[in-house]
Amino acid sequence: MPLDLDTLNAPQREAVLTTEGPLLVLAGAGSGKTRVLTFRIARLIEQGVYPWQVLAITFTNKAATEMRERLGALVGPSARGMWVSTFHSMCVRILRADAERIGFTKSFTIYDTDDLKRLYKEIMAELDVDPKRFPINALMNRISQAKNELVVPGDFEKQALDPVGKVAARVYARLQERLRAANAFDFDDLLLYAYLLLKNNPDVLDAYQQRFRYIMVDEYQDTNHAQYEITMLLAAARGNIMVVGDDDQSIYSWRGADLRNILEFESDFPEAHVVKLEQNYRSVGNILAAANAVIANNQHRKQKRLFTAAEDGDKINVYMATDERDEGRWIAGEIEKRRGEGMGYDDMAVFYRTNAQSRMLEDMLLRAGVPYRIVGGTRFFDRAEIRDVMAYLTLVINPADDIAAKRVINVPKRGIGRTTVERIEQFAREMGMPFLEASELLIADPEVRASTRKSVGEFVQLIKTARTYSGELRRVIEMIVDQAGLISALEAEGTDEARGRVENIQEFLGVVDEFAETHDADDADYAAPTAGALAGASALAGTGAGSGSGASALADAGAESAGSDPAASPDPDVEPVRVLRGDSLADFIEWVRLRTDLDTVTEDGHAVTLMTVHSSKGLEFDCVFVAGMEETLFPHMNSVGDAASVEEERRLAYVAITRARKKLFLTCAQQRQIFGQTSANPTSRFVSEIPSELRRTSGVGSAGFSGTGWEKRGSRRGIAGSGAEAGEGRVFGRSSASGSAGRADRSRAGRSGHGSFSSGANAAASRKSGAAATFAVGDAVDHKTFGRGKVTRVDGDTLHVKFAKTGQTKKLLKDYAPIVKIG
DNA sequence: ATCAGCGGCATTTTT
DNA sequence: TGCCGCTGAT
Repeated sequence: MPLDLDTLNAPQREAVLTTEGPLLVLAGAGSGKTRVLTFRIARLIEQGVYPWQVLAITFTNKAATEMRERLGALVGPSARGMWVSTFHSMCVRILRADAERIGFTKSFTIYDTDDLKRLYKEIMAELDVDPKRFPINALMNRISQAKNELVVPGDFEKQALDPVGKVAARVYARLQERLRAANAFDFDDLLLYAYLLLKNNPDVLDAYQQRFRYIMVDEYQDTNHAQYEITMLLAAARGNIMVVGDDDQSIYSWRGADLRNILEFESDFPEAHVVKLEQNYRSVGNILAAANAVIANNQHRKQKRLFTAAEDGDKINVYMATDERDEGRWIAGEIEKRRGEGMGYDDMAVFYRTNAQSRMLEDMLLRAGVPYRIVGGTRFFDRAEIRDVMAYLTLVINPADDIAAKRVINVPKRGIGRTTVERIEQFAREMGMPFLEASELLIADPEVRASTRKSVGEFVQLIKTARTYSGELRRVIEMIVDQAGLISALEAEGTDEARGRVENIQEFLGVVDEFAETHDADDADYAAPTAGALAGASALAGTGAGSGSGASALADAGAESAGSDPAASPDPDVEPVRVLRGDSLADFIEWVRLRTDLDTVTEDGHAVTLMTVHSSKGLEFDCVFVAGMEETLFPHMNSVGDAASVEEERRLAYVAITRARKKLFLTCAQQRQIFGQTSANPTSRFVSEIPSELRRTSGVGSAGFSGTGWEKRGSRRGIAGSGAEAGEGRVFGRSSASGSAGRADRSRAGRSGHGSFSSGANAAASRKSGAAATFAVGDAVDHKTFGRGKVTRVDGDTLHVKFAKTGQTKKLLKDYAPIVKIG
């Protein structure tokens, strides 16, 4: 299938055709950058470049998967063997290939934030660091920052002279020792050590430099220093480096992303070619104009102005709610209206600045019967039961992983208490051996109670036996879970919560299947050639390789031998090694570790998507609601006062606005509860920054306001028009029945096990009941806490419901109780 | 070994 | 206001 470059606009085409040398593509929101990237890669392949010579780096697994799919559609199976991955998974591969060079083994594991925190706690206890004076989060941030800046413990110690810095230096040094002993990396280490590996092993670096003839980095504005240096190393020999990004969409500086990387690309590469993609194909005119107007208030940015050929479309709709309850209810109502106009639920999304805001929105959508799904929040893989399973699996692969061992040695309860664990810990420290190994030796310690020794023995044996399992991955994992007794222990509990956890574990087994299916031989990825393998290849191709710019001998040899059928077979010179195998437990663990729920945002189910603005990056919807457009919330209070932070908040607002294709709704509440305190805040500056002729305001304080139901309370209070006035909020009495009933069971609902992983949609939410729910005697209802019941009597707004489980009849207010009509 | 109760805490989170 | 983690009592 020949590429049709005529479907691209001029700058897009220019970016696709500029394959040699450094290239900076400034791609505005919705300007078709993914299209450019895929076309460019496809063209390279068409020109005879081997897939394995192409390296494309994205920031999310989701983006990587998407790109791989689009490439597959464009060039077919020849995309195979290409490295399209995130920085982190690329680094895992690089480390996996040569782990021994830096004193790790290939079976290393990856610590996530939770594991890491446990490790920090242990270290701080060990070093006698007072967590009151030196908060763990502060230390973690500081050290993470150092790693992202490629500062190793020795250097850190020299430059950290403040009190916190000095403590951090000690913790950092010990942390790296402990991680090494556990044969583990944290997320930052993946970058740091990959960098060090490449930097200190010229032969390894050379192999990659020769291999990756063309390198592309997406979302370049979000790279941190470590990623920058790794990119520079890899690109140094060939010089064919393309970076794509948009400084206006940089929203992760607080995580170490360094905007300078993209702003200074041209000084890094004076000969760089620069292409600006400024035509937006996503949003209607008014939305784009609003976005342009808002972002124009930032001082530090590359000048650019997006334009569109699309019609103006509707005005931006701004709604001023009385409080967050009103806000949620109004959004629910508008969603139903759009629905009535024929728009699908999955074409709509609700964004918010902070996760805490999702509660009320959820509540209101649930009551209105609007199906929704939440992205982010508590991640599936972060659930305790899933982490337990993962810890067992990890331990089987990496017995040195002490955090995993300690996590599950007494899960399920085996009667191994703190005393025993501490004893083992101490023993392990004295002997300088892993916790699991020390556990095994404890069995012979006569000073320990026999029953305890027996329990420990069983635990150790369990892991040992599991190491011998082989066969189908799912069976292996089922065996481990079964032998560990995780499910049977939960079943014995007999509570709803325990049942939910069992469901989650079963769901997890479904994830195993998903992994196995998506990683069979056909989709195999090819590993990096190690220095050794490449040495052979270089020899074959002659020694001209590595001489800087342009095509090298190796690359030419590859291109030639590819001839008429470039991608039919893997390159003869480079031995392909499968990296992620669908039947490998180690590969499965790695896959899970580098995965987030974001990757699981499936298109399934007709549900409105709820997420933070951060999570929304890269997505688009016909209709977007942004809730909580108030000062102190958006921009967040921690950001006001610092110009740079406010600019980042503004970029965040820009991202939110530019997600919308056709309709954009911004809502703010005149007062809202934050941390239990009612407070009133002015409308967000970002709303005012949208020219007034582009927006239409409704709600409290607008002429057109006509509320119904309890929303009228807002107008009755006569606060109309005070939307722009900040000040001390007043606490209004609210019928206590409503306030607490809705809240008390929220927490339970969250982990009731309803939340199915694959759909992500709340089970209750997928049940439909009319937006303005009315109840009649005899209706079947489902209560979040009490379960199913039947309406026995209706007194105005009060329902009498008899619940099946308890047999009790409860009086509930129809507008406030967390109930949904069934059927 | 376990759990209730209390105090401190609380943006955003691609990996 | 609600959650989490630690503490101290059983």
